[in-house]
Amino acid sequence: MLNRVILIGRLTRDPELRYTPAGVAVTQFTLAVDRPFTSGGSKEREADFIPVVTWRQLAETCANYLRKGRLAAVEGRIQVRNYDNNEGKRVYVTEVIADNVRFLESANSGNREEGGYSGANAGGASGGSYGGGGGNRSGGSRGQQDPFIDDGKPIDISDDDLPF
Amino acid sequence: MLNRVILIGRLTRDPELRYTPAGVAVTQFTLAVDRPFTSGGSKEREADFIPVVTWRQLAETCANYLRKGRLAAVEGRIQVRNYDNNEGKRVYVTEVIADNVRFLESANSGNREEGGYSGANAGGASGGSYGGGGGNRSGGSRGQQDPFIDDGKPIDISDDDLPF
Amino acid sequence: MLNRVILIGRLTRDPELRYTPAGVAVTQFTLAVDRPFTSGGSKEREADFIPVVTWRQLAETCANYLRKGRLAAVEGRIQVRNYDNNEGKRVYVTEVIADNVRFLESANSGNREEGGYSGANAGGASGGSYGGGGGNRSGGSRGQQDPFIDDGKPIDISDDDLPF
Amino acid sequence: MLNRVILIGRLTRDPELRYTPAGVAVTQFTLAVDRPFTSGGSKEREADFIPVVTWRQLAETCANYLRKGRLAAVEGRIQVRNYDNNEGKRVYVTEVIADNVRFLESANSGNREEGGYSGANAGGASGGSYGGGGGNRSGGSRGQQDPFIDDGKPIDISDDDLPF
DNA sequence: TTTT
DNA sequence: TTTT
Repeated sequence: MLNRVILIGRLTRDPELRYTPAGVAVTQFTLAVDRPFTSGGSKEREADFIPVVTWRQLAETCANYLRKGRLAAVEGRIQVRNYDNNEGKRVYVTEVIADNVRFLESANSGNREEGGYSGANAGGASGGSYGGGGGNRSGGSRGQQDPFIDDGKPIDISDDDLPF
Repeated sequence: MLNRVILIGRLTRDPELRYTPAGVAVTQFTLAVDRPFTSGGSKEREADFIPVVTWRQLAETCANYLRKGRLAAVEGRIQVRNYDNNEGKRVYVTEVIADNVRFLESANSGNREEGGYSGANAGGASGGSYGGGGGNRSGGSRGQQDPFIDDGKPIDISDDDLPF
Repeated sequence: MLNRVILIGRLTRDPELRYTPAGVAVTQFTLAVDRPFTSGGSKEREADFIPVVTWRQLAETCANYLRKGRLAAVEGRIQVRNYDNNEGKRVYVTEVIADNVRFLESANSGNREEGGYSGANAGGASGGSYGGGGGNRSGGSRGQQDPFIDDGKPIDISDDDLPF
Repeated sequence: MLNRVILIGRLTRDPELRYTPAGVAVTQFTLAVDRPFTSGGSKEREADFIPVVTWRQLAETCANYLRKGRLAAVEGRIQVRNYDNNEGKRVYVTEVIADNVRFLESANSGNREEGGYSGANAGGASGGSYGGGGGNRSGGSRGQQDPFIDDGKPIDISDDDLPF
């Protein structure tokens, strides 16, 4: 195995910080990563929108310092999880689990004296995975929702699913 | 923008080679990439299954030399495309568009004199994109299928969608 | 083979643009890449200084847009070349041959409306190598200098050494 | 800062395991990484020889399982250290500090049932640095040797130089 | 010889 | 000083 991703792009929205029932911080955001050029000329779809997930301390830091529109570098690994939606259909979700995020613009962006370049690291964790894989986690029989779809309730993730 | 992925894993099946209406070769396969350790002990889901797409010459080479179970290294970029399924719902598909594939085992694997390590490169192309983004491509009104779902017909991809 | 490097850091000086005898552009600069933390507390040496080389169009673009202190992302491969110095001793030089450079700050840095994020690509070339390997190239008998040491003369690189 | 390297290549010799005075394991080896093609035809120099350093548990594992000629994937970061040689001249050494090594061939290579693909990870450490940088460390006045030049004695590295 |  |  080897699974390494490096992205530079801009956040499409403010990051979303949530907590697992056991209090583990999880932050999600989406990076818009411009494509090389799109040659042809068809102006549509010139970026990839890539969902990023961070855990624990890194999640807190990202929630504190990243905002919509900011430029960030992300290092991590691709993870594919799946869940059964409410029609009983299996849905696959691909995300980048980040263990290193660099903030390439400061809050008062453009003011170079005041920063413009800082970063945060997953302290020794080489990324995270939050289970997925239906059976083991969903004791019940109902179709399972994506635990990350925001319904106002805390995330439905057992702490056994956090492999760190 | 910067979007770089490197994976090492094994093919879950033989690669599938197809052609666009204009005769451009496209090969798809899925890599099973083992996760670091899965610590806890829960034996389930210890790999990520990551779809890979290659184009043109690299597609032909992959179709010729890769087989189910083989170990390969893949270098490329993440691409997220989407299409509307036949219920009119937008479906997102994440794939790695490879521009460099290394075959880490030869056909008669284990026989080191006869190979065991060869590779193929996208000759100058930095990956490929095959459109997606429903509306512009599908003149019609019917819900659009994933062009890669194999229905026996050639792939429904306009050559204008190939950005190289 | 697989050889991939991604760096983010600041230029320690303005980039240096030169030309081979045949007129191929080569630009060099050094990136100061801060290390993770340097834990202990010993304040000294908290960055790696990594030499970067770009060729052709990318070389021109880097020379035009990069300046001392600017933040840049570099993608490329490690290359080790060697030459015999004037005492007849072999010297090894390790550089990153870049095929993709992103400018993470615009000229009037911090003013996001005016830029702040642009990039340049090696058009199809996967980097370059400029020979090295003293003896074979230098017909003469004198100890050979590093062709990149600036002596006011054009670079001593045969065009046969440019593998693209 | 961001500093990431991924290499696949073959060991040019058996790895060398040594210990710092405080008993920290360090293993070094060189990877021969074949270059893309060398187009022109000039057969000389078709690989880069890249020094790799691993620390602690990963060092032990590499020393145990890697051998000359084996294929390995290495993930880490570039580090540039320097020391003053015995003529008082500063020498720069560039190495890849690995935090992840994958063994792409088993001992009895080619026999897939018996392995062929295993790996090892730096447990939470994001690489290591072993100081260098003369002055601060060497209280004395004599020109300082590269601590890795094998002279039969244990490595001359203070444990304060290990940032983990 | 180094950048913020 | 280099590997297949």
